[in-house]
Parts: sequence; C-alpha cells; structure tokens
Amino acid sequence: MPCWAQNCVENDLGWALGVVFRRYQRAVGAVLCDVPSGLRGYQLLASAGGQAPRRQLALAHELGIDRTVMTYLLDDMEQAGLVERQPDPADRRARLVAVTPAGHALMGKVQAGLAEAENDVLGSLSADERHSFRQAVQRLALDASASNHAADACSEATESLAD
Amino acid sequence: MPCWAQNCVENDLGWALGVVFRRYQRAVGAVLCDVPSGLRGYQLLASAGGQAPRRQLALAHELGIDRTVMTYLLDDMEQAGLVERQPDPADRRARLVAVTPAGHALMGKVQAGLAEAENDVLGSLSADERHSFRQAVQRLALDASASNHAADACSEATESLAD
DNA sequence: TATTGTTATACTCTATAACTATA
DNA sequence: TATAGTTATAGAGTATAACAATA
Repeated sequence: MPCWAQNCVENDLGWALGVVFRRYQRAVGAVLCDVPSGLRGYQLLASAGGQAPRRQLALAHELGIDRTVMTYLLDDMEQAGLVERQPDPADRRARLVAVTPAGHALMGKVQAGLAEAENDVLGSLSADERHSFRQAVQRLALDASASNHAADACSEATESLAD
Repeated sequence: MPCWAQNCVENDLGWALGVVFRRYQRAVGAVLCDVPSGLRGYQLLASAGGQAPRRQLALAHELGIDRTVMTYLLDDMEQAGLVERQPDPADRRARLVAVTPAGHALMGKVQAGLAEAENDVLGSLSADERHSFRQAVQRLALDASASNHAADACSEATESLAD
C-alpha cells in the first residue's frame, strides 16, 4: 500500500506546515541578521509600524508571544534604537510602541531580501498558485488570530480518547 | 495608507505561517495527550509506520529534529511500548525504528480527532480551497524536505545588508 | 577517516509567579 | 479587584561536544 493511501507523515498537515515554516525561518535568517531577535524582531517592527502606535500586550498577542517575552524583546529593540516606548495618554499603566526612523529604515533595507526569501520558499509553485496560497494562509491566520480561545489542551478531550 | 498597501504583519508570509502553525499545534494538542511528546511523537509514528522500517537519522531529518533529540524521543516512545529499536542488518551501527501494534493502534485511535482538528484549522476555507491549500503546503514541504542545504544564516548575506 | 547512535553539558527559549503602578 | 508592565526564577526544549562502535 503506497504512501498517499496511508497515514504517513507526508500526508500530515502539521508535518507539512512545520517543514515549510522551518524552511522559511532558515531562508529569512540570513536577511534578518541585523535585527535583534531576527524574525521576531522584524515582525515586531511590522506589527508596530502601522498608523497608530499600539500597546505592548496587543503586539504580544498578534505575534503569539507572552507579555514577559515582549518586555525582553522591546528592551533589545529599544537599545538598538529601532523602537521607542511611549506613555499611553489614555492609560498610564500602558506603553505605546513606536517605530523610530532607524526602525523604518531597517524595514525598508530588508524588504527586498525578505521578498526574495519568500519567493525562494514558494519556489515550486506557479504564480497563480503562489497567490492562492498566500491568500489562503493569510485568511487562516487572520481567522486564527481573531479566535484566540487559548484552549490549554489535555483537558476535556481526554475522555473522548479513553475508549 | 491602509494595511494592505503597507509592510504590516498581516501581509507577512512568515507571520501567517507562524500563526497557522501555532493554531494547529493548539488544535491537536488535546488529541495527542496520550502520545509522548505530543505532536512530535505522533509524527514519529507516522514517519516510521511506513512499509519499510527506517533509520533514526533518516527519521530525524524528516521530522526536522537533531539526532540527539531523536534519541530522547525514541527512549520515551519505546518505554511507552509504541516503537521498537531493531538492529539494521545492513549496517551494525544503525538502528531501525519499528512501530509496534500498540503504536499502530494509537495512530488509528487519534486519526478521527486529528482530522477534526485539521478541519477546524482550515475552517474558513471552502472545500476546494482546502484541497488546493493542502496540496500546495504538501508540495512545498516535500520540496523543502528534499533540498536540505542547511544554510546556517548570518554569513554571506551580511555584506549585502551593509549598505 | 567518516558515520550512527549515545551521553553529558550548556545554552536558548519559554512559562510561572511575584511585584509595582495604575484603573 | 482587575489589568499593564516588569523582574526573577524555574522549566522545557535545543544545540554542542565528546565518546563508542562500526563502516
């Protein structure tokens, strides 16, 4: 019985996602050497570089990291002069993260390299397929990012497995 | 200037891949409670459960983990009675990994739950889109898995960023 | 000499809990 | 009382190097 009729890894969505994700990380790794924390640092810039500055916690949720990790990440990024912590006029507990001119400059600098790396990862797809794929992942991500139920595994589903 | 014309995270392939991948991990987490090391343990079963038993190193490459990690993983899986290390008749240094009947049984047991979790992750796509997406990720993964150049970042690309 | 697998160590990343200051 | 952010600690995960056995 051949593989495509079996439960082999090649047919596993999680395996494929993991392989592609690791491939992507490797591809952009070289491009993001100047950015503290690499990919994560760049994603922070991209996440905080929008129109309105946002709070640390909101950025942490978007990037899928803990708020404590965000503190360390911001420490590094701020020390590198790429972002700035500003007080939130609406809530004196919160801090708004603003991307500095140097941060924006760095983003522009790596843009071409990132595009190249992405094309490299999507290399085996046609132009149409790339478009569809990007659109699909993007939609799934926006959907997943919205519904953050944070079900912490191993609880209600245990009984359904216990025969 | 709106987001879809900017460098914001939502347009970033890496961000989307990461979000979807984490979403998947969360979704299958509850289903794979009985499997040691969770998703990784299941992928080992799927990877080793093919026709011919394979070597540890080959499995490690396919799963994207180090050979030392594979040792620990196999220790746990073997202790749980899910796999067995067998001597390789062709090379007395190598070990072949065989899935035990208990391992196969466990795979069958979690299959329905995994399918449900996958459908949950792909929830916002139509049937056609799901098919295309799965096919695309699978192709990319097979491609990436084949070309394992292991470029260890931060070397030749540094100068291209240095203005 | 190179490779498979193991072991031990160290390092990175992440999660947990406690704390301050605000709300 | 609850929340935003920080800090310190512990834990999981991962990588590194050294080793034994074999090719």
